[in-house]
Amino acid sequence: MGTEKLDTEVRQEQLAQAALSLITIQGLKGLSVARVARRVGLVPSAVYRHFESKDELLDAVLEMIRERLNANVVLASQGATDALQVLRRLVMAHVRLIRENEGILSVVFSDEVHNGHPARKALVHSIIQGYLKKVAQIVSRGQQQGHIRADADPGTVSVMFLGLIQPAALLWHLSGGGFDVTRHVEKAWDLLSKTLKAS
Amino acid sequence: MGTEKLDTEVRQEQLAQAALSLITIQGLKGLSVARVARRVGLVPSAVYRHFESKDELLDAVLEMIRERLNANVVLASQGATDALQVLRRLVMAHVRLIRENEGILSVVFSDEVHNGHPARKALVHSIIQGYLKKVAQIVSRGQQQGHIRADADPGTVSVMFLGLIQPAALLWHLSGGGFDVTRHVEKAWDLLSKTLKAS
DNA sequence: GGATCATGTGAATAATAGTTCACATCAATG
DNA sequence: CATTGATGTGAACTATTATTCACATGATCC
Repeated sequence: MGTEKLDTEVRQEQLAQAALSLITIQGLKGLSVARVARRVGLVPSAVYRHFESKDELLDAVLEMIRERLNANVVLASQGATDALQVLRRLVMAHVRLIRENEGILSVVFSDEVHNGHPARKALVHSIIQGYLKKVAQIVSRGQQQGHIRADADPGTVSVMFLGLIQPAALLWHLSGGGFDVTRHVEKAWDLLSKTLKAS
Repeated sequence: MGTEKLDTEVRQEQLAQAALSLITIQGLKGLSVARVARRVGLVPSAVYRHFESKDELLDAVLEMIRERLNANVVLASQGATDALQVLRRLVMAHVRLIRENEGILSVVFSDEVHNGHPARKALVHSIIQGYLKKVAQIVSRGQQQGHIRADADPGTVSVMFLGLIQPAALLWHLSGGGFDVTRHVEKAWDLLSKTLKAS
């Protein structure tokens, strides 16, 4: 057939992207090598020219997720003044990211991660840890600036930060889009930031 | 073989319990009819005497989860005085429940729920909605008693309540037990309850 | 104690999916 | 222009698993 031959780096990128899209649409269970292949105009066996196994493909997807999370932190920090403002911007960017890629939650909570190769579990752990660390740093900076109360543990706040979004995303997902994540996160953030504000 | 014959209600209970245990140990992906059967000393085909399908078995597991969540609410409310105290007790009971049954999170976030039969998705939605509603009622009661500030939306607080635990449970899971959920939830609750307390 | 019906068994079935392999093809290299 | 190596193809293989069915068995009711 008239299928173009592309360098393996390009294909890897394509395949990882196609995999994440597929997960977003069909869930991780719907992620099959065959479907991913078809999505980029290839035949199933061709995938194995670019990845050793399906597992390796999934790892590539995880790396994509890490990059997008980190990109959000950079974006939210640009032109930053108040740490609380940065956090607010970040929480909203996070909501957008999750909404546009429901697959992320599917992967993070999946069996493939929690009961698959220990290495993959460790990878996801490091991704989330890395993200939380950056959030905690923002909190620390806010404390040094005097915008955030000093007796709040940055680590605890960073986990609470995730907690603003996670259950809301779950409800949004379960309700088929009926739950208003943005509205919830705004209200929840208002409440939380009241506590965080230095008095 | 010398396998005892038991009434279908007993078997259903046994099988659902065995299924939840299996999910806790191996994840939802590791839940096969064969394994569940072996766990109660039966042969795979025998399961179909008590459940129409694997799907129906999963639904039975979900009902178990609902009952345990509701039991926690009753327990935490017993001998209640301050609503904030009730919520604190409930959050701790919830942590214990999740820690002892990691399978609950596996199921709630699974593809089988999110991309399976719409009816199952609706069931999970109703379970969580029901739980949140009860939490919100506790908050409302606290506002009437004057223990909780009046300008906090009970619905928002109930979702935040879940948010205290969910990401912590995820980290605990990912770290293989290294993350101290109880400690985090205590600190996070302290922070949140400062905001909630009526001034 | 014998009939009966729910419960348990073992074998067979069908579908799905990851993976392998022998072969084809195209682009770059010398 | 011929060679070579990377990329793509199609068919086959294997393993897993939910499900069905004909048959066995044991408890219960008359």
